[in-house]
Amino acid sequence: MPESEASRSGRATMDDVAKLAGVSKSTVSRIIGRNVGAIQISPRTVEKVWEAARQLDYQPNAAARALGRQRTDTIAVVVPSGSPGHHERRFSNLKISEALSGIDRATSTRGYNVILQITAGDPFDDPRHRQVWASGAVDGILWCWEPLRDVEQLPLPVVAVNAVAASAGRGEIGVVNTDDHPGSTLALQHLARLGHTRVAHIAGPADNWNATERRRAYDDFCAAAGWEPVVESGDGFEDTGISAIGRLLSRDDPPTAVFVGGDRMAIGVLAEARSRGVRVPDDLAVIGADGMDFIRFATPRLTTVAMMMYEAARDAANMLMDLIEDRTAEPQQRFASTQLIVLDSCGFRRTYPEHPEETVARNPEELDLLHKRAAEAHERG
Amino acid sequence: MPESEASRSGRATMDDVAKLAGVSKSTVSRIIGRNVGAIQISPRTVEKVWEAARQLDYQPNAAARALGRQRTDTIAVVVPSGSPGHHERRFSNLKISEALSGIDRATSTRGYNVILQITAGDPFDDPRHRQVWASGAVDGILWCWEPLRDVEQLPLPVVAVNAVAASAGRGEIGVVNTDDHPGSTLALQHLARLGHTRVAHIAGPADNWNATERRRAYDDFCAAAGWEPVVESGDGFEDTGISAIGRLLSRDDPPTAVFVGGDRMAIGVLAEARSRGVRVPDDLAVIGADGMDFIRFATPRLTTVAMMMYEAARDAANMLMDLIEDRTAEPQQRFASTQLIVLDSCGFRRTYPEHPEETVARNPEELDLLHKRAAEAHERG
DNA sequence: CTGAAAGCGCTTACAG
DNA sequence: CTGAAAGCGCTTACAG
Repeated sequence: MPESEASRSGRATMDDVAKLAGVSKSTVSRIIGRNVGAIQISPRTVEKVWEAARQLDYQPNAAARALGRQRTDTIAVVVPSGSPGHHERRFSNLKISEALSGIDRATSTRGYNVILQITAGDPFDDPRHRQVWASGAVDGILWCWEPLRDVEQLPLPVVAVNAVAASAGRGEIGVVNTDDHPGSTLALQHLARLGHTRVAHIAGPADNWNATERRRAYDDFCAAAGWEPVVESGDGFEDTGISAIGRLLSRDDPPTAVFVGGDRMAIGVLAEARSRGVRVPDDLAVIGADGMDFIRFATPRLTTVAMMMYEAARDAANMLMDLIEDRTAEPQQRFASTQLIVLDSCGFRRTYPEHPEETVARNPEELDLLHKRAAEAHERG
Repeated sequence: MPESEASRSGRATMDDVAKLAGVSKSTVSRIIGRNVGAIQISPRTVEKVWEAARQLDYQPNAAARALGRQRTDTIAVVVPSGSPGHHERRFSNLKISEALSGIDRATSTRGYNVILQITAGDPFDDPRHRQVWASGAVDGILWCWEPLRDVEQLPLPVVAVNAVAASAGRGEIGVVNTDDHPGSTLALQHLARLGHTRVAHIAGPADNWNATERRRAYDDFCAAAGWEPVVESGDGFEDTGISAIGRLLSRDDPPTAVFVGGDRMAIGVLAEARSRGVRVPDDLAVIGADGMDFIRFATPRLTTVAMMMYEAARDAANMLMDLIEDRTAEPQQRFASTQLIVLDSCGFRRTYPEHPEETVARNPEELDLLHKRAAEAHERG
């Protein structure tokens, strides 16, 4: 073994590998780093170099590589932290875990690392985040849930996930949003199929992409179906679900069903209905939106429109890496799919008790099929 | 402005700043980078340099800085991904979000970045993770939930959070675990106070630190209180909670209370009790462990021992940064606190209806006080 | 208090 | 197919 093997840091360097293999640093770089000019190298040399690298347990230094290539194979992922109050220590949006899994799936497949940037408030207000973006520490930014302000000024490719609609498509940035409008329509069709005509809506915060799309779908559906729109507003959390359903149930003509623009508010609705002696789904059908894990822990289990954040985030990450690797690629605007998860809070299974435990419908056709099959089974049984 | 301002990457470099300020690169480095020898610099020079940096919107290059300092101010955070089956797309342990928040709190305060490494299975099996550890891309590793195998061989400081007990304290690594034993004892004392003597336990997986500590606490408490220990086992998820409570309720002498070693299993217990017509808390008191967000969405709201993962993870991150900044510092073994969250599934509030909505007890003294005050209020009312 | 110079460990035109 | 050399943009002893 060459004497210089263990350099100051205790780890082998590319020079050590070159000496042991009897070749130049350039050659080692071409082989190990899969770098420029690596196409034509004699098999013998390749062999020798890998053998030397193995012997020395060589690992290329990330900083030196980044400095030489002007690339880090790392992206920044900006996600919101918890909201104020007693939630401050948790992610406010439980779908973030799902998004992170999707991002990890995409990045780990393509050999990228992820720097996690959790932000309370405006990400631009955090000098440390700006430093990461401007220091060359990352090759691109995945911008999750945050409003899009100024992102297009950044000297890096940016792709946004579930960003506020108003700003989408302004600059040269990609956007992947969940498709809440058609998803919500599916939910409303489900209620219509079950015979409801007095359906209210509890809307989430107006500055949120998902919430506004859900409300828009409700308004559109009412107009098309000839329903009278009845909307109460909430902030996305349990308490406002409780107060909103309270107001709805106190009306002279209380709704027979409610489409709640968020699963956490729907949990509040279930609790308040229970404490008022209103039976769900018998007296009131409740359908949520989000697709949080805990819908299956609610009583009754909550039927909901699930946003496929895993897919959305995975696709967004892939788009970002495409932009990084090919600067001529066009940023795109895409939508991730949604699906209706049919559980117990709308009475579908009461009508069709033979139906399997949990079923999903991803589009009007599947919903159609679902209701047809259930009806057939009902007649047979 | 100097002609070289916009170097190839379009961004100002340290050289540009030096020229504009009329000083040497060394000086700029000492001032901007807060580097060696920065103590004695004339105020005028400092002023000039910052002004030039501001004018050029200068941001030091991260890779170059890392290469020069042999430090990245970045840590790797290793967390488990979802388990197999339909949970594969989510973090299996919802406490991970809480841990990430705690880590972010500590690292962002001290100017560190976080590289997120989500792993399915053994982190050592992922060559990309090993590469991050060995390439100098990070200064240390925060090892969350994973078994500790081989971590001490890594050439970096490592701190583990809620790692399996067996391996803890072997090498030169720090460990911060949640203090499940005393926490669980608190839960059992709560049940004892409420008059229960036939208390069963549903244990989580034996290869999990939290689960084994909870079971140990149960065994110890039974021995001390003279209770007959009755243990059923589960895997931590809802289904096994359902089957375990089924077996317990089918006994000739069914328990009047059950300490469930995990909130998700406890949800299964609540569901199964309901479907069997067993009223909670009247016929059966149920107490969970973990402190998941969704305990407040359950019916009845689940009383539980919450593990303070935010604190645990924050402390662990701080310990790791201490080790990085002072290689002579000793890795330590610490515990993060737990607290009993008293909600509705044990009947405490049925006995003492005047009591506030949600209360916590962090230690035996507080639990004592809780019960005493509740009793007094009860007598007065 | 400040500067010139070597060094960190790679990558990549440019020759050959 | 391979090597010598310049360059990436910082940091830091070493002089002065």
